[in-house]
This record gives sequence, C-alpha cells and structure tokens, in this order.
Amino acid sequence: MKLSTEYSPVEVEDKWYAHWEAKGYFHSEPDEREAFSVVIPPPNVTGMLHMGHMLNNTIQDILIRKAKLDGKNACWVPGTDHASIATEAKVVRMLREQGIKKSDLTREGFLEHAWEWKEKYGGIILQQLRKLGASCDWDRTAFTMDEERSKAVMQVFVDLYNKGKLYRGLRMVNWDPEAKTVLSNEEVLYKDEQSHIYHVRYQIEGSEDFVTIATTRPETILGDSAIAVHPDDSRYTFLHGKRAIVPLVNRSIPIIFDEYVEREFGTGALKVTPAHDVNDYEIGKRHELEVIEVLNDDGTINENGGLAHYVGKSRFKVRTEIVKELESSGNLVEIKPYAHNVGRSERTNAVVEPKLSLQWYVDMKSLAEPALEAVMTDEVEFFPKNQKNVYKHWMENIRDWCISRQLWWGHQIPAWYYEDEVFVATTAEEALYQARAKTGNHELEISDLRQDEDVLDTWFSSWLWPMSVFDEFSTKEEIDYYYPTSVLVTGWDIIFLWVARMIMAGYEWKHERPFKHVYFTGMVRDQKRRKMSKQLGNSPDALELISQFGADGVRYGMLSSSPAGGDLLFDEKLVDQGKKFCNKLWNALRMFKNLEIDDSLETPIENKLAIEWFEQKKSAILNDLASNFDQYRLSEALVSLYSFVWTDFCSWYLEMVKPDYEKPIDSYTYEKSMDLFEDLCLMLHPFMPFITEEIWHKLKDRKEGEDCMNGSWPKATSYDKEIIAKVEKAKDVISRVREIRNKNGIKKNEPLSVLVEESKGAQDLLAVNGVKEILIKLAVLSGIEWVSGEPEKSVGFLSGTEKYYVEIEQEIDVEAEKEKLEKDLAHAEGFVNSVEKKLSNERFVNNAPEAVVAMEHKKLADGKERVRIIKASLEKL
RNA sequence: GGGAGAUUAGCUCAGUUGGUUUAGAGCACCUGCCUUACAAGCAGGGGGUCACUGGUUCGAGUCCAGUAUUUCCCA
Repeated sequence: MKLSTEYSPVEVEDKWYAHWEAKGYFHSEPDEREAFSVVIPPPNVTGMLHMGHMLNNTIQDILIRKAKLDGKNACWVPGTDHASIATEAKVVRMLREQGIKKSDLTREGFLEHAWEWKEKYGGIILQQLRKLGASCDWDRTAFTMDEERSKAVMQVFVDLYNKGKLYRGLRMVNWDPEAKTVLSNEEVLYKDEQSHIYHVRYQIEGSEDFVTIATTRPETILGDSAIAVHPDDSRYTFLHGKRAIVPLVNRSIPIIFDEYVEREFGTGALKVTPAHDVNDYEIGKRHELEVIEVLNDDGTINENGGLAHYVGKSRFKVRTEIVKELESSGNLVEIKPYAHNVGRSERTNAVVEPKLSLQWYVDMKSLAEPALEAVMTDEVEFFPKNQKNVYKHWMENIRDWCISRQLWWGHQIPAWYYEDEVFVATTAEEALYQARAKTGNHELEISDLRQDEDVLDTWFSSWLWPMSVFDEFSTKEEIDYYYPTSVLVTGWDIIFLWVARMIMAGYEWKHERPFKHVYFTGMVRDQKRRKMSKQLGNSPDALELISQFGADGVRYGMLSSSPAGGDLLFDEKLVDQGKKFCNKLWNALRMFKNLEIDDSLETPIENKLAIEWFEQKKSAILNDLASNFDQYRLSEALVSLYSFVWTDFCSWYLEMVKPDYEKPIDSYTYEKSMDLFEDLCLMLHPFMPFITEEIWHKLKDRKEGEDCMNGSWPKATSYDKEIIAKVEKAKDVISRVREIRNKNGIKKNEPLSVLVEESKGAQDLLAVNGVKEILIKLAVLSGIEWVSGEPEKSVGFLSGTEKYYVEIEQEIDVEAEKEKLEKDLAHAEGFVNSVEKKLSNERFVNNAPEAVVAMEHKKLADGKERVRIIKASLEKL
C-alpha cells in the first residue's frame, strides 16, 4: 500500500459522508434499543454556517456518534426555523431590488414570494452542516412553518386560550420602527451610548416663573402631559396646584407630585410623556394623565403633537430641529453630553421605541412553576451547573410573554374578530361556528369575520420543537420512543428565549421534561474576546476553514479549547493543530503499512511488554473517557485522546515495536498493533469521524458494512496500574539518558553503556520482562550492568529513588554537575522537611486517614533516599 | 442600582469529595537534530510565593469572609 506522506482531507471527507448517507447510517426508526435523541437548535432559515454553529453542531455530532458506538439508537433531528423578522426583512429587501414594494402586495402575494425565497435559499445551512460531518437524520428534516409544526402551534395557541393562559392586553411594548413590529425584551440589546441631555424650561401658567426639566428626548415634548416633581422636594413646593405651558406647543399641563422622581437626577423635575416611556406610562396611570401618541409606527412624528411642520419627519430629525427651535424661543437652558443606555433591535439595530399597543400575551406564571422546579431539582440537568442561578432568577421574575408580531411571514394568529367579540380556534370554520353560536346569527359567513393580522413570535413555534418534530410521522410510537430527548446543546445566550420556554412547553403539554440534559456551549470569540459577528467582520468563513484544514481539523480546533459554558477564543492555530493531528495519525498508519510482515519471526520480548502496557493504558484512558463523557467534559476527553495518540501511541509504543531499518515485523506484533490502532479509531471517531473512517478501512480488509461509524466502543476493563507504573519508570530512565546525550553532544545512535546501582527499586523494575530490552532499544544502549558505588568517567542521574550512571568519553564539567546536584539537593531536602513537618504533627498522624499517613511515610522514605544518593554523588565530586 | 461568575506559567485553560512524591496541558520560548512513519516532524529544556489579606482545618490552588481587578446577566 503506497500512501502519501501528507494526509489530504478533501477527497476523503466527501467520500465517506456519501458512503454513510448511502448506507442509511444517519436514519433512525424506533426499535428495541435504548433511544438517544437530540433535536438540533433550529438555525434561522436565512442562516449561513458560522463559528457558533460549528461549535454547537460538532458537539451534537460527537454525542450522537458516541451514542451510536455505544449501541444506542441515536436520532438527531435537523431543521430550521422560519425567523419571522429576519426572513421578512430579507424578502422585503429582495422585492425592493426588483422594484416591488411590500405595500403594493396582498398578504397572499407577499407570502408567495416569501415561500419562493425559502425554497430557493432556505436550508443552505443544512447543506453546509454535511461538510462538517453532521450525522443528522435528514429524512426527518423539519421546518417550523411546515404543516405538522404549524398544526401544533395552532393547537397550542387555542389550548392556552381555553385554559385562560392567553390574553390580549394594552401594554407598553418594545417597538422596532424599522421592522414595524413589536419585539420581546430578549430581542432588545441595551448599550451605553453617548448622547446629550437637554435642560428645557417650561413657563408656569399665569406667571413669569419657569420650571426646568432634563430630558434626553426633546422631540417627545410634543406628547407631554405633565411635569412631575418629588413631593418632598422643597425647591418645588411653590408649584403646588400650578400648571405649566409646554414650550412651542403652548399646551397647558398639570404639575404633579410623585415619589418616582429622583431629586438628584437632572433638575429634579421630570416631564411626563405617558405614550412614549414605560415609567411615564405608569405615572400617567397613577395621575390619570392624558396619553398623547406623537409617533407613527415608522418612527415619524404625527399630527397629534400639534406642530404641523414636524409631521412626517423622523424622530431624530425632529430632535435636531426642535432643539434649534427651543433655543430660538429661549426655552433651551443648556445641553450636556450624556451617556445612557439605549435599546436597539437585535435584528434591525433600530433604536427601540416604547409604544402603547394591543398585543397577545402568554400568562407565564403558571407555566414557569413546574419548569423552575424541574431545573432546581436537576430533573432537567444543566451543564455547567452555574446556569441554574441565571435560570432561577429569570423564572422567579418572569413577565408575560408578548407573542404578537406585526409581520406577515409566520403563523397568523388564529383569532377572529366579529364586532366586539374574539373567537379563537384552529381553523376559520371553527371560529365561524363559535361566532354563530355566540351571536345566534346563523347567517354569519367567514367573510364577516376578521382574522387577527399579526403573526406569532417565532419562538412560539420553536418552544414546541422537541415535541413537534416527532409528530411528523403522526403515530404515537414516534414521540413515545424519542421523547423526552436525551440532551439539548445550545448557547447560554438563548436560555430565556428558547430553553426555558421549551421546558415550560414540555411540562404544559407532555407533562414531562423535554430533555434530560442541557449542555450550554460558550460563545465563540476572537482573540480580543469580542463576540464574532458579521458587523465586526471578525469571523472566519466556516466553509473556507473546512476546505483549508479539513472538517476533522476544524472539529478538533473548535472543541479542544472549549469547556462547557466557557468561551472559546478562536484561533486558527487551534484548527491547524487539528490538521497536524490528522497528519500524525496518518503517518502512524504509514509506518505500519510500509512494513514487511514475516510470519516466521519470534515476537521480541520488548514488543510483548509494549503491547501489554498499551492495552492497560488504553483501559485507563477508556475509564477517563467514560467519566468525561458523563459530565460532558468533551474538550478534556479530546485532550486525553490527543496525548494518548500522540505521546503514548506514536512517541512510545511505535518506537518500542518498530523493527530496525528495513527489517520485517513479526506477525503477532503487527496484528496486535492493528487491533490497537482500530480501537484508537473508534475512540477518536466521534471527534474526528472522517480520518478515523479512512484509516479504519486501511488497517484491515473490511466486509461490506463493516465501518468505523458502525462499530462498537471499546470496552473499558479494570487495568493493571503496576505495569503502567513500571513502564513509566522505564520511560523516565530513557528520557534521562537522552538528556545526558543532549547535554554532552553525544549522537543519538551512538550506543552507551549504563550502570545501575543495586537497589530494591531497580531490581523490581528490571525484573519485569522486556524492560531491559526496551531501555536498550529506546535509549540506544550497549548494555545495562549492576554496579555498587560511583564508577569513573560517568555521569549519574536519579530516577525516582534509583541511581544510574552513563559512561561517557567526554570531559565532565564538574562545576556544572555540582551546581545541578546542589539544586536537586535543595529541592529534595525541602521536600523531606515539608513531609517531616507533617508527620511530626501529632494531630495529623492521629486524625488523617491511615492511607494518607502511610503515603506520607513512603514519601518521607523516598525523599530521604534521594537526599542520601545526591549527597553521595556530591561527595564524589 | 441588583445579581452571578472569574482571577493558576508570556497566552488560552485543566486541576473532579480538601490529602496521590512541594501544581498539569496546549501554544509560545530556548537548545540540539532534515535519524527511512511524520520538519504539518524528533529529542531535550527553562518558566508558577495558584490576585491580595485574614479565617476554618492535622492539612487549603480547592472551604469561609473581606479587598482589588475583571467579565457577564438583569434593571
């Protein structure tokens, strides 16, 4: 078998993905095995693969592939959500480029364009996930607006309404004037922005006195309906019972007294605009103030403000103009720079406008209760745990969920109005039936009813995802088998938007948790810890990365530095390390494949020890992996595999069993090595599926369907710690000899003679079959002999409590040697002192567990032995 | 303003119930090697009073309190 010295992922990855898919390995049907199900956090249908997706989906793929190897029936359901705001914005933009205005279209006409767009571009991201190796069950691909999912949304809406957990209410909402829709609190991002605070004076009615207020939004004075001051503020007691005149508008408004006002802030006097500020709205309710809406839905000023020359102009333009006008009228006292928190729409970045509006709300209190309980008792278990606090705080302060969105793309709210009545039903026919019954008017037709124009928040469909994706096949068997799902993998940034609501929905309709575990990933950030985003342009192109480093390399890079919940500072070096790791594996394969196998050869004794050692070590690693997987310490699992492959397998095992140059290998060693390599492939497969599949097929002749992806996870057995410890000791001796070569400029292949001082430790070590041979082979020795006392012309070293000497020709640098020994001595004595101190403490000896005390005695004995040996060496010098 | 976390090597992070030879990894750094699996490599090395101050304990990187710095969440 001729193999290139470099592994090239490109051909390999596409080949194996097509093979797995053709074999149907990704598809799952219920059967007698234990189910392991995962629903993908549905990316936006407008989405393109970015770093966050890669991290998130790599983790899911690892869990799914591991579950498959463990013999479970793994099912990973892919899909997308319809992303109301983002998609509608995209479609509107596309139409505008074609010269079509949304307002020129009917709702049906617009939706036709939107679906067309969806069919054409939606789901690109699902194609991209294949490049990453994602083993999704593509037959189950779901969409939040497809028939099954939509049906679920309608049913749930009606059910909540009938239970009285859904209502329509006039509330202050977050209004996005650009998208012209309401936003939930979670969709508004607050940031400190530099702006100005304006001090404006209002004349007191019937006097020449003024009261000065401070505001950041002078344009809203058009909607002012009061001035408020603190009742205990002595500066303003004279204002009792007075009224003020709104500048420019010349409207007379009351001066009210309310404890909400902060005396220290600004001038201590506050203008009150109930229609355009949440707090002012509350004050307005207390004092029964007039509510004057001066803004249109698109953020322009309307005629209610009473100043015709501002009508139709944007709020920002009016702010500039009104400041000028206030200045010329003598009402502007001063302008100060001011930093304050400004809320912007997550989608359009428009400054969010508080607006009074009639919307549908979900009453969250009763939904939250079981969902909070479930997480607090770990029935739904969070990884990492600290997210429980965040969740608890939100759930205990939960507010009702505004679910109407003033858009067309989405699930139109199943509520029909007739006169003052509202009829909520899954279909228009059903609503009509209700309307006829209620009104007694049997002549009513559907056309007499008016359906709510709004659509539902996208999350109102995604919160049903773990249930709705399994309804597709509409037999109960599906959902009974796969629900609750095993684990949800998602970023902590959508814990409220999505995770919390799914838990609520699970308990509300299935009376059961939607998933057993939630794994919160961190955010992918750049080297400066900035979140990766399109705006910053600091995110590498995901597909470009894959083609440059291979999917396995990228997966390695994404994961190797990403503990659960911890942020991942992305660095191309990490994926490059992954690529190098692939190359390392590849070359280990090449080493074996270049060898000639000789059946007649005896197996060298050092090979038997190497094989034995590696098998034991493998069991140890498998045990570590098991606990790492249990606790979702995936990056740690990968790190341990990395060092097991690179250090233990390549640097040590291979060097131990490798025959001399151009010599053949014995067949036992070869077969055993293939078995071990095969296990390595299985262990690495969840993390790096492509290269492991490729190597798997090159290791042995495989039967049809005998694939790595389809294999069984190697069994962890109890293992012999003793043999591992002995080989570790041997490795230490080898390293020490190499160090002496390095320091003395002795060539690597020049055989050296090593002498060992007789001791129990050394005897035990060399008594192990194969140890002596391994030392000779890897340290390149001419021989190992026993000695007592320091030999001439030699350099000594200490390994554990054993003293070794390397005979060398070179002149020995006595001073340097002395210096080093003195340093070692200081260290060893310091160690002995600390242990002695511990052991001389009676309370320690009496209170500490026996095993701990025994260990301290052993430490002391070993330490003293080392001190003795170093002192002896120093004396000789 | 309220809350949660973080602080361990130059950088990024592990360190699991307090005890396992006076702290580990990767990267970076230094030295020597183009040795027939791999220079995308090999061998070896240096580098840390575990933020600070106190406390609990026989014993603290690990538990508690305070301080400093810092990140995030909520308002």
